[in-house]
Amino acid sequence: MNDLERVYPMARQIEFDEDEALNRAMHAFRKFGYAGVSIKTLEAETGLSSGSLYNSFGGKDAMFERSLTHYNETVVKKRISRHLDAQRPIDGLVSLFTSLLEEPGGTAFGCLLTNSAIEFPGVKDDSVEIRRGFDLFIAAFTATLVRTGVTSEEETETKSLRLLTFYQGLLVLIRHGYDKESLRTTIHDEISAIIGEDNAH
Amino acid sequence: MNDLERVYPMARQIEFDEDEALNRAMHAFRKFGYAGVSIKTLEAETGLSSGSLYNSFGGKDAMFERSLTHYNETVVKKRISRHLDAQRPIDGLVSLFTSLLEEPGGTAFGCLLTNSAIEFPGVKDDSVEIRRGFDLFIAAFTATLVRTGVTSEEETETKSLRLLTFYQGLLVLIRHGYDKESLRTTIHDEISAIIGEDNAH
DNA sequence: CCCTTTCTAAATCATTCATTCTAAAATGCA
DNA sequence: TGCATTTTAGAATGAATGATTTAGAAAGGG
Repeated sequence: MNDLERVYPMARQIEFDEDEALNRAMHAFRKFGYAGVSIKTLEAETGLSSGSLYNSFGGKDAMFERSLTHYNETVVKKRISRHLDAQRPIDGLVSLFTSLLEEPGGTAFGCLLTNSAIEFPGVKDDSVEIRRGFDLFIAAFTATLVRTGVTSEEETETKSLRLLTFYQGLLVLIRHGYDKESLRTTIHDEISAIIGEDNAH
Repeated sequence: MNDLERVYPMARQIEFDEDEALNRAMHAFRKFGYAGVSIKTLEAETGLSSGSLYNSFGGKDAMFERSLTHYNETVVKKRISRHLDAQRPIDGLVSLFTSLLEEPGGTAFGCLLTNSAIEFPGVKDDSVEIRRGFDLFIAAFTATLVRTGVTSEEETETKSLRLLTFYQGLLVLIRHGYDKESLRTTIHDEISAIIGEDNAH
């Protein structure tokens, strides 16, 4: 039996939780942006050494791409279902939007989609995943608007995009540190306008 | 007469237009962000050498700060007055917002306020100038809403902030490369909703 | 004991950074 | 023309930082 055919025993096993490491890396990218994060930053934020990071993920670019996907799969989807699944449509939308104001490090973290859309303009490789995130919101908004029953199908599309646009604008102003109480009022007004407004044009 | 008292003739004069150089630097910051711009970038974009840049402006930080101010004083104020001064309020708002879709390098340039708010979260030195820019929009929106006569003073404040939020969201989606026709429809809907909606709550 | 994989931390090695400096060119009055 | 001054181009600086690789020790299970 030669070496190529032999089956060797399992070797040393990974000592950390890869998902938790990815989560921490993702938060670093949210806070500092892609360019603002170095391998040294990732070592500090994950508690791992560069060797382990390269071994598990392959490098900075790969970690960023996986962070984007991870953001969509965990943060975005969870936020959407937590707020929009159970409540009445209008309450769900209001709590989804206002919850942005209550994030502890509201200004420090930030939406990885918003921040990346700004940092990587136009059509780049990562744009596909950013777009996927936007589409998750659009789909959720559309479903929620349909549930209200008060909107025509044609208007549902543009209203979803209005909600996404407003949502992205909120994230910009929150990251800047804009006054939260003013934004809270604004959220209520905007959502009632979209849900409750007259449909006849 | 000793050297200290002597008045010497004018020496060599600057060969370039400082305002134009600042303008080009500003565009570089809009495109690439503060971190994405190096002295080498500024040399390339302005056509000047590092020596001239340091001589005229002092350095990268100073150029960025002056770019922010310059952006507010020229780009923002001009945009506001071009669109909102002459036209009927609703038409002015629509043309202000839709003009964002028609910028030639729509995705390449971008709003220096939006981009900087994302790049420098929270309260930093430059935040003051960013905030000044936001306030210019708020003031202009407020004045425009007042001109419509259909809004109560109390609601004018929150409606202006709704407009600013929507405006910032638009800039995020445009920088990402979102479909322009969808956004155009969205703009019309949003503005008619804010201007024309029922005031009774 | 063997082979494999993980881990840490140092090593690599190039690149890039903002800034300073040098020397030549321009300026305009004495 | 000479002189004090400023601008200019671009080389020089020299530290810092970049991502990635690697060497060698540790772990794991047959």
